[in-house]
Amino acid sequence: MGTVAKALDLLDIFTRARPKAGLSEIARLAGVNKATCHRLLTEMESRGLVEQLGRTREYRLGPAVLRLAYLREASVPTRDAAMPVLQVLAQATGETAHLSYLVGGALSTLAFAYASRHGVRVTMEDADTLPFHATASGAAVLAWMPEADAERILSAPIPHIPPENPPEEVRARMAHARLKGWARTLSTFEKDVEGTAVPLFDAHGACIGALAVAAAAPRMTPELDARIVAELARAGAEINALWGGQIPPALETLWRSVA
Amino acid sequence: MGTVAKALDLLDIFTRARPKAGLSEIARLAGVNKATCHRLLTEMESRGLVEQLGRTREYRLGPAVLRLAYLREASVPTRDAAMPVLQVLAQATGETAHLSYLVGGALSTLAFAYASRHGVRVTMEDADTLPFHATASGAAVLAWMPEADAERILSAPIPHIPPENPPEEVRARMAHARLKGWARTLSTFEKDVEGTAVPLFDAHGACIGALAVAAAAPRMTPELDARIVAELARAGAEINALWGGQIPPALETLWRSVA
DNA sequence: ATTGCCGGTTCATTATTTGAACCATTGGTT
DNA sequence: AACCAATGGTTCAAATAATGAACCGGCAAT
Repeated sequence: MGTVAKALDLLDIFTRARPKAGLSEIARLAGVNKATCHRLLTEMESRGLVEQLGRTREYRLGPAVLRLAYLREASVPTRDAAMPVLQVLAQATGETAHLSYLVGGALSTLAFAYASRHGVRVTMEDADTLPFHATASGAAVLAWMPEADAERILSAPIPHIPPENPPEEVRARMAHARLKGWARTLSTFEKDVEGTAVPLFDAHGACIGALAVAAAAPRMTPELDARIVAELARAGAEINALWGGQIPPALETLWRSVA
Repeated sequence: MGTVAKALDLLDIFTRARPKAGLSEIARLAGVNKATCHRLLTEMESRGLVEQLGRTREYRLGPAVLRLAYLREASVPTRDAAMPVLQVLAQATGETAHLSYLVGGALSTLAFAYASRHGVRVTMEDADTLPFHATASGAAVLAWMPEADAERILSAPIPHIPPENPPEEVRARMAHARLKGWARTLSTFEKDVEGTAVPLFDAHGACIGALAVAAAAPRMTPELDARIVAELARAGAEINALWGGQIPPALETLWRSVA
């Protein structure tokens, strides 16, 4: 692995739960020598990708990421384009809508929207990257990505092995997703949360993310369930259209049958 | 200069006007060997910082920058916090409000807002990084940053030397900004545009950006001019408060006197 | 067929990265 | 006040990765 990749990996240390970290902490978490870590961080700091806090000398993400995201959205309006659809989806289902994106082999949150209808809602704030094996989004993406890639992800060693999500269960979800056109989980990532997801694609038909609805299981009914699936199929098609994504023909017919 | 910095410099190739570029083009523009450029790009691509288009093999900014910006805004809500203030500023003045941020020695656009009042407005879309020597924002930032840093920027060789903005003129603007608390330009960056700007600071009192109003010169009046200065001082103080910025005492008294 | 440019690759040379050991400083404990 | 265990940061010989001229095959225009 090159030096640049190693430096960029340091950025993965920063999460919602840990927005800033000290030098030693970062080095430890990333498994890098402290001197190396320091050099890489100062080098990224010189370009504004991270910044150092004067008082505690901790590091956090820098202002350059805003500039880059701004440019990216200007040329490829991914988030801004999908946001209205996401909000409509949340309102139409009365539940939490969630959009995730495949970046560097991980599924990371791009945006989410809440419905105003219920006081009890599934909050997504803590999830910045989603585990493939415990979410409907993960299953949807795994099901529609190249078999080899999915296999590699499934067989990769997972830090925290979830006893309630054995590999055969994940594979069953993938099979379901391929058959139905949408993926489903119940109380896997969070207790009492029913997740439903559809895959999203790029212009070449490669799966690049997922659109999901996270619903409170206690208020689930067959009618709401059907509604969620239908709205997801509709919103999924819409976002794919906005992004210029190419939906596999097989999937498109599946979506048409539920919408 | 280290390898990481060199790789990150490649990202500066991408602008609003040039959102994507081919390998040779990037190497040429960045002054890097093509082989080196290719290696750096593929390494950044592996982490999603850039992505390659399948058809033309061109490169553009990748989805990872969205994730990073999302995290940054979650922990340091710079843009989201300032946005409402910016919109109020635009409405109150009837002109275009503009927020820029100092990142890696350059002044880059963070956000802008238009007033709905006039059909003729100053559009900022094309400006992604502002030249220090030709903008009010640049003068404001130069005037309130450490003297040594400002000197280094002023004496740096500028690619396109602007004949209408000689160094002595820029220095005069800086002196004005220090004296008054706000900077002013007229028809320097754009014809018939009057720019007015105030500096913004971080928690340690270091200047990190500028808030500006770009007004159409033809409709300028002494009243509107005074109003812009007053609104800028107010909005500047507000954004500094939201960001936890420390305004130099001398500047604070200046702002109070115009508000 | 020729030319010129493109994206991408090769590999001997070279320069950079690496990391154990080292400071200096800080904050808590005895 | 002495001690300890952290912290952030630095050093420098050894190891490794970056470098770039030259190259390849493909493509489009001439």
